[in-house]
Amino acid sequence: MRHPSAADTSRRKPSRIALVDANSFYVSCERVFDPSLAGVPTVVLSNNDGCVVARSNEAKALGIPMGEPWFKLAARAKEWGLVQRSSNYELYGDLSARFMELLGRHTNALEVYSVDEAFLGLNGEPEELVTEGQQIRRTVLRNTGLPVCVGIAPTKTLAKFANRIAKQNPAMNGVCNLDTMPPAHVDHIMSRVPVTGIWGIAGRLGKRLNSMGIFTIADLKASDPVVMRKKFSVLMQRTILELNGIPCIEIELEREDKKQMIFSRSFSTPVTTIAEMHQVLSIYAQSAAARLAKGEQLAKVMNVFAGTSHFHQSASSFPSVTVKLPAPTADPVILTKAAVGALDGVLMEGVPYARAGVILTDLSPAGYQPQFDEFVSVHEHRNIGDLLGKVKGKYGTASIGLGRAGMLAPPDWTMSRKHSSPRYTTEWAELPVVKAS
DNA sequence: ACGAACTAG
DNA sequence: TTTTCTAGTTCGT
Repeated sequence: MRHPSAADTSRRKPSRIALVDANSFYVSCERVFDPSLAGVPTVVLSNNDGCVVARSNEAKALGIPMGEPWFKLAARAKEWGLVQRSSNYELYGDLSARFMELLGRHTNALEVYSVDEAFLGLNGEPEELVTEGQQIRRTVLRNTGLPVCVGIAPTKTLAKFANRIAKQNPAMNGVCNLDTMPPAHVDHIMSRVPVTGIWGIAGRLGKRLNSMGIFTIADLKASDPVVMRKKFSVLMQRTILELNGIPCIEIELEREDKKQMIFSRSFSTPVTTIAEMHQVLSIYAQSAAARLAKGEQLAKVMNVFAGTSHFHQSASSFPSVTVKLPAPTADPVILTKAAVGALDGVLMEGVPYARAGVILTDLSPAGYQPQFDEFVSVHEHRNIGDLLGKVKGKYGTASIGLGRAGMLAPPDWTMSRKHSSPRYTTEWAELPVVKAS
């Protein structure tokens, strides 16, 4: 089932880079299993159904901005025919993995850049690569139901730009290879797109560039990379060189180990008691520990934070404490104890906390400990049981549980998702049902 | 060295 | 009444 071009990329460094990006990824995932959403203005909401994190093209056309809180849209949703879905990250993660697996069949140089996009190293003549881009689109659409666009160019920065062109011009059928476009035409487009439209340039850098008379991508491309390196940084120099077709940013095949791990959530309803905050932090620390273990990493430093809503000035409070752990660890009991202890005496009874989180830093690989494995686990199990009892005694039986064992019923601050689609692909009980008539 | 701000998706 | 999450980098002190 390998595509012929896969053989090409194994020999030498690929000469071209494709950026494959799913269109309105979360909305498209929802549409895969609910075709009635096709053509309907649809948004996907953040945790707690707070604000818009993904918009269909129809929703964008209604002028709905990214990040808009749902409560501002709810009143007009009916007249617009606007439909909302809660975010269903299990579904999106599963479709993402299938999507990436399909892309891997087209290249030996795949960089999974985010949940909905990837860079592929490719070789071939310009028109062949357009054909390959179309094949990628067809394969992904047929096997996952996801619509994607493909941008092809000599550098990552230009591939991103090409993808943008493909997305914005339906006539291109979702594929844009910069090499097949007349250079004057590319320059013309670049002279009309603000410099913040390029990868890595946002508000702050944009303002500084504007003040130097650099307003468009074309302006930046024409600037002197050496001078700009001195005024900004080597990253700016690389961006300029990449805009000129000189590759500076390599495809990263191996995911490097994470340097920090954050587990943070907003509450559906404020948490006002210290006892409940202890319960929150216990659960968050265990989630963090589980993730750490999954990545086979240990943490040396923990930061624990809580915060009130930014939208209520009264009684605003953002406590944050960093503690050094006695030794690098992924042990859920040690991490739970540390998380609860860190904010001990810092949290205030009666303050309406809106969110909390645990940040683990100074991460290191877990490594092996083969020789005394049995002794270590026996010892650790004893320790866990011991501490588990202590924590439960102090904070109640629901305050801690390995797995979900300790939770009798979800507390009322847990995330609310009122409009979630089923976990079609990851729960047997929620498999989609197809009827033939 | 550290926390705040910025960037990206 | 209602406003994401994660991971990285850069900047200011």
